Amino acid sequence: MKDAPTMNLFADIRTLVLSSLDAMVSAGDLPEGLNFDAVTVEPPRDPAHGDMATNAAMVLAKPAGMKPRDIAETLSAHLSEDARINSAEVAGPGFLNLRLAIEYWQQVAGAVLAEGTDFGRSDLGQARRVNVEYVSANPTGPLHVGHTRGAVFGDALASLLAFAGWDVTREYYINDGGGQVDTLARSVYLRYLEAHGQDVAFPEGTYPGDYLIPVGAALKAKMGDKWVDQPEDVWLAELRSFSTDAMMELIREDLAALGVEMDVFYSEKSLYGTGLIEAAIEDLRAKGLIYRGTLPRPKGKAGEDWEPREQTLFKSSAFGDDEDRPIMKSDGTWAYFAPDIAYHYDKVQRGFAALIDVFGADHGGYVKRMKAAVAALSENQVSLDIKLTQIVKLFKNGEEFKMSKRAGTFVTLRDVIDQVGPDVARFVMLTRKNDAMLDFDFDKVLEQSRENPVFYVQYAHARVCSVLRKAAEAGIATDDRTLADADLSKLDHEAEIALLRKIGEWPRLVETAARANEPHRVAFYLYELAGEFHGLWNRGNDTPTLRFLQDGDDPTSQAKIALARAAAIVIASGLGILGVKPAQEMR
RNA sequence: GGUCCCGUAGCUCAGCUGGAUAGAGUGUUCGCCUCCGAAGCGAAAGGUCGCGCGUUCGAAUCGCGCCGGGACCA
Repeated sequence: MKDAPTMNLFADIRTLVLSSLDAMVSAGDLPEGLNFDAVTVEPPRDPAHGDMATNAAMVLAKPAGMKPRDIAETLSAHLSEDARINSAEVAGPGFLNLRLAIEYWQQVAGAVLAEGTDFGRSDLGQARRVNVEYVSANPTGPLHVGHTRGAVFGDALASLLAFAGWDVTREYYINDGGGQVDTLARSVYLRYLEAHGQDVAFPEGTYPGDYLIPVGAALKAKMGDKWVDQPEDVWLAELRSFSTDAMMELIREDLAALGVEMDVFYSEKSLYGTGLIEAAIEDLRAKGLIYRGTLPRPKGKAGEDWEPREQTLFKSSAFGDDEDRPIMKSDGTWAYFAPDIAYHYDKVQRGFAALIDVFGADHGGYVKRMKAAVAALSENQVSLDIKLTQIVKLFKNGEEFKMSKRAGTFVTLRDVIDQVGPDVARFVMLTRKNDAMLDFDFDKVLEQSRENPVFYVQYAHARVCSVLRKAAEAGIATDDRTLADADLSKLDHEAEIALLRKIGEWPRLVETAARANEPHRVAFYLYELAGEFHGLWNRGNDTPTLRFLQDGDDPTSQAKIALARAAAIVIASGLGILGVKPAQEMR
């Protein structure tokens, strides 16, 4: 039991349950040919029920044609033979409640210290390649708060998947092919004229933001007065790429300030003129999914200006979309959907086993057609999961802060980071499920109280650091290798076991969070783990023997420090996935 | 009008892809610092999981239909 460090305690015990079931089949206590896939081993909701529970008897009762209790009792007898199992009691409708030997929990601390922040790493992804596309904001201005959430979510998801054994590519799709880039170029041109001393006005349909002033100045520095008072066809094409380059530089800086680093920036513009769009459409055409046709009249409203029109359509309805989608405009140019198809075609061609797109909730309408496109292009071989991030509501001084582009009151990613720092911004963005609205209160996120999960988790880590500092002052060796060899059998109080149990959940949590593509679960887990740690810490007030430092008893101190250190390692590991630096001390 | 998301304690939210008596924080009510690790801790009260059918050993979770809130499309 002591040697091989356990990667996942629950998977470990599940393996034991399965081998016991096999033994029952061999002994004739169960019929042959049963499927054990539905058998689970989980932490019970109520700790009074024991350490773990299995549903084996219940899910097998029907296919085996036996009573749950009969299966459970035989299984219990088998399991009890294992040294790790202290007791296996039948309960409720047929649960088998397992109590594990205390040594089994104690060795968790040793495993964490031996593996460090690799504890909990999983091979769930089996080194398969996954592409996570996120942010992908239009290159027309700085990132705002909404992008911040998408950036943090996508980045944490990517890290989580990497921790769970996937080979991850972080990717940003630059929408530099559409009309908004013309608008950007014209807006920059106005700033360029302004830099030459002209009075300029920003008409409807241009971007009046201040952030283009330096771009106009840079253009002046580069071009001099060559383009002043020249017609659009002289400068537009060149200014398009000049402007998007400038914006992407701005966006990269914003992302860097948040701690987000992309592997690939993929340009929409690069799809044109290379035949990739044509190739993607041809791929679909070869599958019989492109046709000339007329869409039905939109239901409900008596279409006022609607008239039937023949166009080139992708048969996305064959893959779950509500209706087929046009891929060409009436003037023969590609509809916006075509480059999107080509981009995902390219991702499929690049050999990813799984694709994930992180969009803002306002793009919810594209989900079905994109899934249809990937299903068609990859013949259902490549999965596409689309995660939508809901809007962020900002609060300041207790009042909602409404953003408006026209009023010039939109809050940028920079504003957020300047005020609360990247660590707080990142953690708070993950304190809600991605598809739930998020309230971001500038005052509350900086509060130092239990209400603020960022602080609460950081504080737990800082407390451990404080213990280590004090131990060092007292001359106790506290390096991880020494602690790993501490006599962990001294950790025998139920409050200490409770913390070990929570630490032991980490590998399982990583897998379930990765399976669901839900990094917020990491944040919630860390809050619970911190709570368990603070609880033990505070027990030290009333019960001095529960304090981490025991005067004059170094072996016991080391065992307790090992426990604290194990908690800190898992916290640091989890924060690392979220992209947050653990605090050494609170000030 | 259609599509997607949300509806769980007074409030803000979790709920581990179907499990046992549905959980945290906050708020409310009690208790805890002359000394020790109180930016905190313990305990209590608080729920028809929006409503109704259905699926099965078992539903907050899955399916269908309503009601209410939001986003997008038209």
